[in-house]
Amino acid sequence: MTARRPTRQRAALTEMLAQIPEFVSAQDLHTRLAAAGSSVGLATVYRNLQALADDGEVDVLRTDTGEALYRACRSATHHHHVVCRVCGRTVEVEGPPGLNTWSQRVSDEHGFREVTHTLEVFGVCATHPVG
Amino acid sequence: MTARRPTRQRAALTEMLAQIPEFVSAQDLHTRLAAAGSSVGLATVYRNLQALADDGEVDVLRTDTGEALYRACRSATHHHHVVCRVCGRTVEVEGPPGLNTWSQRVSDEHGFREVTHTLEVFGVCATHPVG
DNA sequence: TTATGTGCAAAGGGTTTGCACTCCG
DNA sequence: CGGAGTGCAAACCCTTTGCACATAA
Repeated sequence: MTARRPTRQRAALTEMLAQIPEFVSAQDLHTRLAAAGSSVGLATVYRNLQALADDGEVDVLRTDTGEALYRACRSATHHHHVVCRVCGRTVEVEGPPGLNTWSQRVSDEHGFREVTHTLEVFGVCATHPVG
Repeated sequence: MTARRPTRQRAALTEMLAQIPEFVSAQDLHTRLAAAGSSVGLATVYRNLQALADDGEVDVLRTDTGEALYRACRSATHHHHVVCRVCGRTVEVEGPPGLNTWSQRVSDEHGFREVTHTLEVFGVCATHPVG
């Protein structure tokens, strides 16, 4: 475990992150910080987000375009998300019953160990008009 | 549905793809094609892979670094993967029962439409010694 | 002929890195 | 003071796009 040193930037970043309910991109976070008057270099945002992710203090999510989204962890328990692909609004949901059992079983069947899984749902939320 | 026209490049690409058991990146595919003497422009590789993905003829997968990996579909039905995080070896598996129903339900409950989902399992396959 | 496909090179977007500077300890 | 942290800009990487040329129908 690396000893992190407290800085204004890190504080601003984690504070901001704590106030944002949805997943946001690094760029987005950078913009919000600037708007809030506590400007932080973009590189620093990336570096800190990465550090926080390494320490398990933020959730990381990849959109289907490969962009990374971050959010301060809400619940400690394992959960999944329904993500709006237009605005990024995210709802936390429980996985389908038997998901863990299933992933364990299919892994066992093929000799895989140290198993994890990712399950995300993408859609368009109600605030957007039907195209 | 767009009518695709048969070309040497497309043929070379799908043929190559059919011979590769694992997921490969577009760049990798481009290199292999060149090595095999049937060079295809990188942009063309990307365009064709995208077209094939749209038509559901190849599986697309995002690594945790955001890179897209492609592989010729083995089975026509919707399926998921168990991916070795050491060597990339992949096994195709059926999703847990009720997955579609579940994703539809949780999306409906929160007003999301045009729903898709991603579910991948990551582990370490049997060919690697226990760490 | 003509719309679709291709190649090249340039542009794009997200992310990382080199380097000098700052600031905590 | 010494080293972790920061800012800036350039570099990177994967991917997309503009445009002129080639090609299947």
